[in-house]
This record gives sequence, structure tokens and C-alpha cells, in this order.
Amino acid sequence: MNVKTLCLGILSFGDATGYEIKKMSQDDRFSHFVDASFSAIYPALVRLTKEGLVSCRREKQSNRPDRKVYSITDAGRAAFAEALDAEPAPDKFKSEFLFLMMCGQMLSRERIARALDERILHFDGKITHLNDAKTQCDHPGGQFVIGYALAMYEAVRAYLMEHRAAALHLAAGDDLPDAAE
Amino acid sequence: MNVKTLCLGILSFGDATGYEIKKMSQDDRFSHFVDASFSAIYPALVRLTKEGLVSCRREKQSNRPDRKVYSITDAGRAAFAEALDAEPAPDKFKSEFLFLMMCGQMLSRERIARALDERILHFDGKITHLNDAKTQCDHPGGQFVIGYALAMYEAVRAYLMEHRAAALHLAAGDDLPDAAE
DNA sequence: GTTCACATGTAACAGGTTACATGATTGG
DNA sequence: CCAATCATGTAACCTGTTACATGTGAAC
Repeated sequence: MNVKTLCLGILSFGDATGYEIKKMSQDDRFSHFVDASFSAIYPALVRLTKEGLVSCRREKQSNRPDRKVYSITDAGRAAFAEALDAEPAPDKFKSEFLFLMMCGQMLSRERIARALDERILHFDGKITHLNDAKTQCDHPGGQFVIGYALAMYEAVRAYLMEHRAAALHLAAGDDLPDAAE
Repeated sequence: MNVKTLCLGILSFGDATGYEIKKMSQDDRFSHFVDASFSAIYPALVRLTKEGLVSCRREKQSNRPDRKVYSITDAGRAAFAEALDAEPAPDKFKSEFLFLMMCGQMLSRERIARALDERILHFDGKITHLNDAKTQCDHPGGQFVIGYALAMYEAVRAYLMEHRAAALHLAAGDDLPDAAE
């Protein structure tokens, strides 16, 4: 999926500026689709406008660039519906942490422990945050998405807790995964 | 993470040709790091050779291009160790399927059902496959990685099964998520 | 007889990123 | 006083993809 489709999707929930689209794309509800920087979003909105899929009205502000508020058009809705009708691409999951674990043989026990603990802490934060977000979210689609992410994070956190000891034995020079700890 | 580091990582497990690296990068043990096509791998190996991080020996073959077998050098191992020492970037999870669910309001119940069922089937296949791979894998790092992926897939599959009914109520025109089904 | 596995590579292109440019207001 | 938030945008760059180019041998 690309930034244009993301913009269309976000605008299908209501009007927004490029700045607001960027913020929403980082929101728990929308952060699982594509990463998008300002430099990707602004030109995307220009192109969408040229294609007639969104319209734009300027709102003047003092001391700031004009707000350019975008709305999805009927043509935009149609194009978006068509995009949704296509088979969704398979989920993509990429993890440098797993790469690290895969190469555990060439790491020290301490390095593995640090990576493991940081990751667990990271998931703790994520899970707490998502629980908050879920109670605050009143949109059913959003709740489904947040719940999905939550299920995933809780499962991997549990996996890390359960396999912490085994992971430490991946370390260089540790040839007896059954002994010690 | 980039293709160069992936190549270095794979070569740290043993010599390989570009062709073999590509195959390994799709293996259950290495598929969670970066996607890499031939057109990314071959030039990456050339650059790594120029930088002295890998070396290359040609093996002549009849009727086929020479096999170019790459080995990681000491400098390559050092560079790789350094790369592993850096903080791993946060995991990246991107899902067009979740985007679809997020936009459930503008889909038909049938469209949602189809997406849901396909996804569950997809996970079934993935889980079966990973279970096989895990029993066949004798490398502890690989087992950890496969186990992690397995935990994740099983959790999201279970989530989809549990929330199937709720997801169907995301559909356009379905305003009573508590009634029916 | 067609598809898959083997084996390498280039060229054109797409789709993003980072750094740069500009600048007021608010909160800690 | 410094950082963050608001607000838009361009230019140079990086990193990867798709399509192209070439060809054999084995399996189904």
C-alpha cells in the first residue's frame, strides 16, 4: 500500500490537513499500514488533488502557513472502494531484534540479556498504551485493530518471558543449553 | 536493516552464492528481517567485495554462469559484529488486512467475511509450515526465531476466530453490533 | 511441452527518506 | 531558555523493485 491510499483512507473518516494526516498515520488505529513522512504526504495530496480524488480549501491563519484542509471527493471514495476490493497484500513483519537472536551465537550473554530486557520493557509500554487507546476509542474498526495489535504484542511478550533462559543460552561459547542458568 | 547486512549475516553462517542467499532470505529463519530480490543482492555482494567485507571465488560450471561463492572475511565479521551491537530498530508490522478492517464501515459483510476467512486459512498454512520447520531446524537461534513467529501467528489466528462475529458487524449499514449473529 | 530450479546480471523506475528552508506560540 | 507543536513545502539522495537479457537440465 502506498501513501496516496493511506491519505484517501484517513480522509474517508473526515477532512484533515497534511499535518493532521501525518499525526493520524502514527495513531494506534492507523499505524499498521504504511510509514509516511511529511515529505511523502504533501506531494501525495497534491497528486490526489490533480487527479480529482480529493479537494482542498485554504483556511487563513495569522503567523502560520495557511491550513490546507483536504476532503475526499466522490471520485476519491470510488477509487478508495476499488482499492479496498483488491486482495490485501500479505502482512509484513520485520524485526531486527529477531535477526539479533538468530545470530545469538556471536553475541555475549550480556548483549542478549540487554536486548531481551529492552524488548520486554518496550512491549510493556506498548501494551499499556494500547489498552488505554482501546478504552478511549469508540470506533469499532479501531477497536478491532487495536485489539489485534494487543493480542500480538501480548503473545510475543509472553514468548520472550517463557524463553528468556533458552535465549540466553544462544550466546557465544554456551554449548550446554540444558545445563546452568 | 539493509540487504548488505542481511548478506553479511547469512554469510556468517557459511559460504553461499547470491542465488543461495536469496533462497535463505526467504527461509523461515531469515525471512523476518528484510525482503531482498536478486537485483538487490547481486549489487550488494559486489559492493561488499569492494569494501573487503566478503571475498569471492568462482566455480566453473558447464552450460551455466559460473557460481560465485562468497565468504565473509575477518573485516566482514568485525563489521557485522559492530552492526549487531547497535540498538535493533523497533519491529515493523504492516498489514493491509488491518487497514481493510479499519475501513470495515465501507465494506459489505461478505467482503469482510471473505477477508477474514482468507486470513485465517493463510495463518493455518503458515502455522503448519512453521511447526514443520521448527522440528526440522537444529539451530537454536533458528528455533527461537521460528517459535517467536509461531507464537505471533497463533495469537492473531486465535484473535480472528474469537472476534469473527464482531468483525462482521463492522460492515456498512450494520448499526447494532450487539444484536444478531 | 511446460514449468521449475539453477545462475548471473543490467537499466529504468518507483517510492520513499533526510536534510534544508521558514517561523510563531506554548509549556516546562 | 529550550523543546515541542503547529504548518507547509523542496531538493538531493538512497534503496529497493520490475522488467529485461540469457540459457540449461530435470521433473511432471
